[in-house]
Amino acid sequence: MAAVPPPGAVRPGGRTARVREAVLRAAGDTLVEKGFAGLDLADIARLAEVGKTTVYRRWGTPGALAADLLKDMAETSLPRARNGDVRADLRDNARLVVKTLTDPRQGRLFRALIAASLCDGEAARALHRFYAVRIEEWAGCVTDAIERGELPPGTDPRRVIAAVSAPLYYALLNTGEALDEAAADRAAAAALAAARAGAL
Amino acid sequence: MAAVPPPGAVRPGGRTARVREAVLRAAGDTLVEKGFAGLDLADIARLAEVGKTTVYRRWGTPGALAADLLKDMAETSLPRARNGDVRADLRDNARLVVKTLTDPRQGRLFRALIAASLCDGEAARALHRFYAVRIEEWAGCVTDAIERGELPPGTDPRRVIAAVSAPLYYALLNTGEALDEAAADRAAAAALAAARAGAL
DNA sequence: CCGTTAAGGGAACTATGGTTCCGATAAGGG
DNA sequence: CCCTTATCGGAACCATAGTTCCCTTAACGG
Repeated sequence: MAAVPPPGAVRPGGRTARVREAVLRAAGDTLVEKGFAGLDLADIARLAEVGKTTVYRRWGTPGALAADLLKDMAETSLPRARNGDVRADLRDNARLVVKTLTDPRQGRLFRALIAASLCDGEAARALHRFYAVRIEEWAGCVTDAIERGELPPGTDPRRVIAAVSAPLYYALLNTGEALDEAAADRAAAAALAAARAGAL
Repeated sequence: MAAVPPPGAVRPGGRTARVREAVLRAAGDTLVEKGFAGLDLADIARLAEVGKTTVYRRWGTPGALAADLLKDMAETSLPRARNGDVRADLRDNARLVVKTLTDPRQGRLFRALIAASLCDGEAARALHRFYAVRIEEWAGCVTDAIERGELPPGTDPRRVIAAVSAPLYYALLNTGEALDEAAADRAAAAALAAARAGAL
């Protein structure tokens, strides 16, 4: 069976690249403004000033488009803190998450992408990969802390980082509770306490 | 301004009630099978064997339909545990959440409803209310524990219950990590440790 | 029971998301 | 610099979600 390459893979430069860029920008803007339910491919084509056919051929569905956007986002990771102190590192991480989720653009974008991941398998895989990358970056804080003797050996670094974010996302998605700096500091403190007790 | 009652509110009995029941069942089935993106009102009407006009008139959008389903679900709350021991109570809660989220039907339904809440404001309010009700029911475990001296006074009961669920939903939605009994017990242990340390 | 009228539903209509076809353009190897 | 062909994109087309109109049915107050 001759493997048929997906459109855009053989000659990815020049015009093809420009089209992708324009489409991803339009998709991001639309997700921010109208959420995942408002992500219409015909609309995207108009907004990106690109042929409707092209968008349907290269992406096909809103879910695949969201997945591509996530792949793009996963490549730009922000560097972790290095305070030499877990408490401070975890607090910085929690505050960064809150800052991201409460930012008018980023917050809406993240929610829309989570919605996408719940509607489309490919988007789900891309989202999980995105968080895996983000968590991996910050896991270093915990690894260092274990080496410094601040946390018990055997602690799972990624689990600790996930424990910081978890209550913040739970507030965002499930309860609709407000996200502020106090919530961030509480999340960091709770994760730290759990880790110190050897529960993670 | 004469307050115009929403359709179905003046004569909610008999046929009207039967239609709502059939439509909500069809909506649930569809959400389980196809997710929120597949929730099409014309489809629902066919499946529920109800006039298409009726569905559009009474619910209007997929989001509103999901919201109505959530309101219906919020009314049936499952009773909390009463082991006389927080550790056991929180563990039972965590295991119940995992059991729900990994159940083929319930798990898909919950994910679809969260997706709905991210696409529609009304559904979002209904979902937040749903979780408020669920958390309130189990908060009693923590209140009792504080009275028994198992947890420090000043601990926020709802926050503790939320802390149990948070990492489980984070695994479900963000990382895609597997949810099993070990994950449940870990979540309960972490929340307990954080609460004991006075972080919640 | 009856009468009022809220609610349901069939059918025709409209708007638009998504597909198909095919010619135009330009990426990238030689 | 040229040639092959991957990719783009305009235009016509199709399917169907959502709307509108209006008649039928039955809830429920008296």
